[in-house]
Amino acid sequence: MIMRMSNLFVRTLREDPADAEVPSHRLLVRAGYIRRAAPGIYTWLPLGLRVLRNIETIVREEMDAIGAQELQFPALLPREPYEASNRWTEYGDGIFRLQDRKGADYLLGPTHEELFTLTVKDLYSSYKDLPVWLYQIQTKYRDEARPRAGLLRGREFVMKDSYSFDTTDEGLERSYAAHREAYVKIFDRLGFEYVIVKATSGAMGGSVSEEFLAKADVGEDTYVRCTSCDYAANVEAVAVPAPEPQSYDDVPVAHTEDTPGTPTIETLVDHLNEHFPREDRPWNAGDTLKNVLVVLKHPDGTREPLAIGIPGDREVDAKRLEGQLEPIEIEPFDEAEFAKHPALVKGYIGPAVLGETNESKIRYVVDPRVVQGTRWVTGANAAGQHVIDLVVGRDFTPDGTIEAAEVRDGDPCPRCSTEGGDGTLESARGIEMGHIFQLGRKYAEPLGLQVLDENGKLVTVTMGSYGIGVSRAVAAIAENTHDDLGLVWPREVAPADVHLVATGKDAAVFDAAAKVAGELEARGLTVLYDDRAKVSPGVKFKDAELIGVPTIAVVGKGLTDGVIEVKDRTTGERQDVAVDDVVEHLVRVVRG
RNA sequence: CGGGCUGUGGCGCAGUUUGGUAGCGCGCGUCGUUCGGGACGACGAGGCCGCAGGUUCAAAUCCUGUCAGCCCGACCA
Repeated sequence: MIMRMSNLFVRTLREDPADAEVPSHRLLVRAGYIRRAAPGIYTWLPLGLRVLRNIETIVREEMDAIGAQELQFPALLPREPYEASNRWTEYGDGIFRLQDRKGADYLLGPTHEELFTLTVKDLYSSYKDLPVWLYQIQTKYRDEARPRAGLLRGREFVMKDSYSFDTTDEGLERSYAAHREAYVKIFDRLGFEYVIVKATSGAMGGSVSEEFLAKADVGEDTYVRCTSCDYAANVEAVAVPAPEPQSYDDVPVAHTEDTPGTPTIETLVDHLNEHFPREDRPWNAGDTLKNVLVVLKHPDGTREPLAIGIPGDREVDAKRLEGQLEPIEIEPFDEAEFAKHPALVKGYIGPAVLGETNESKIRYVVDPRVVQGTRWVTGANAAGQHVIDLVVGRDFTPDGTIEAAEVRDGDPCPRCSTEGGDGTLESARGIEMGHIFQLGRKYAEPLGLQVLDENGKLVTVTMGSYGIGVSRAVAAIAENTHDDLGLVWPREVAPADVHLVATGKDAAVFDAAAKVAGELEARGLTVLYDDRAKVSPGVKFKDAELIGVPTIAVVGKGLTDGVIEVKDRTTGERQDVAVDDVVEHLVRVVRG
């Protein structure tokens, strides 16, 4: 196929669009791949659509290769299935809702677990039919609170979602493993840097879950990896290694002390070092137990307070906290809440009043580091007073533990450290490109997806769910591979195999270029041919670099010497190739 | 939902403080020159200045309201 720049539906922009901040968004608009149609909604221009289709092809090939079957659900969906799974309400403002002329409720599909589940239920009823793996590549709609960064977070986006259906847990694990392998192949072919991390399963429910993150500074996800072993996890999913319970035989009895004017950790530590110096070492923030209050808002609208105890040298990480509690939302504990709970003395809250059986009746959960036998300085529930040598298990017992404290670079690795290793964590940012998880029976149960097993007994099917952000991948790849001059596509996703540029006004040049283009097409390559007359070479070179086809061939002044210049967009290397050899040369370059 | 910024031809912006004929660059059209790193000249097309109301002889500019967009924080592929 040949696309001619003289009539290709594209207009490159010399300047950056004002509303684009991140490189992928800026470049995709500037190079004429996409146009904004509405907030978070984009038009795919011919070049952009080709990249999107190439990615879809890779996804499709690898899904088909493991034996998954493609189907397609409508994007416009009736309310009922989502009512059955409770997501009509749980999804809240996140879904686009509409009504037909009769006033019946519909929605634009944000995700399709319900439809997959119900359709399998509709057609299958025996264990002999399972396992079955189904997928679709489809446009999804979510009314995001804040669309941003072009294609990276849109309200309309293309997603590949697949589901596995098994009768047994072992079957689910096999299905999961097969999808994981397919994903590795897909992301390898897509040609950008990614990392597989342990994840929380979020709103989708289920247990085992991993994310495929594209490495990118503009990413919205933070993940950590170990400096020595291969542990990697989304920060939300990091499980802090809890220390062994400690002996507290030689810890003095807890004693309450006056600590006037110490409502913050910093002022408290200073006061302790001045008035209650330790013999072995100075007090530091990690010796204190900070008690933070939040309000939990359940999906049904009910609210309850929660107290979280963490070492004083750390902050509560709201994302991590929400990750543990989904779909519950977190709200701040404001002055009005304090007024409702007179037992709480702001700045001096301590475990004595916290917990379901104590005065405040507020559930009290602590960081895993706050284990049996550890000693702490913490609030005494009276202004200007703290308790020293308060021991967990002796002086108070929390209602449970929670992963809510921030994870910091240099923290011990949860995997190595349990095996005596000394690995530490370091963090980086990524874009969530794929998410695979073992859903279990979260949807099959309420929707009644059951089959007869070999004993003629009804069993509930167990499901896996596997997503890839296809349109997001366009942006993530652009983000990962661009340079100062423009986009640089990996070969398999590029909108063309060769960008052929004819420079000057000499008819012989255009004739030669047209011939090369025709021969490349005959060899099965896709050629983006810049045949524009009266356009200066500089403009054509700039456009070629901006558009980012990996191989650029220039027919121009070298033609009199019988050569055509072949440039590698990634490395910038250029090489003169004899006109007679150029087609063969380019075919070799493209086919690798 | 909270905070900040911005709405002026297709794109990027000036003009708003101090009301008085709506401007610049890019892009677009025609003609001519140019042709290996975003060429040049001449002529031209293209604008309810986000929207509504108000003040005024007169509003892009002042006042009130409203809508929208972008960015930063809480949600997701």
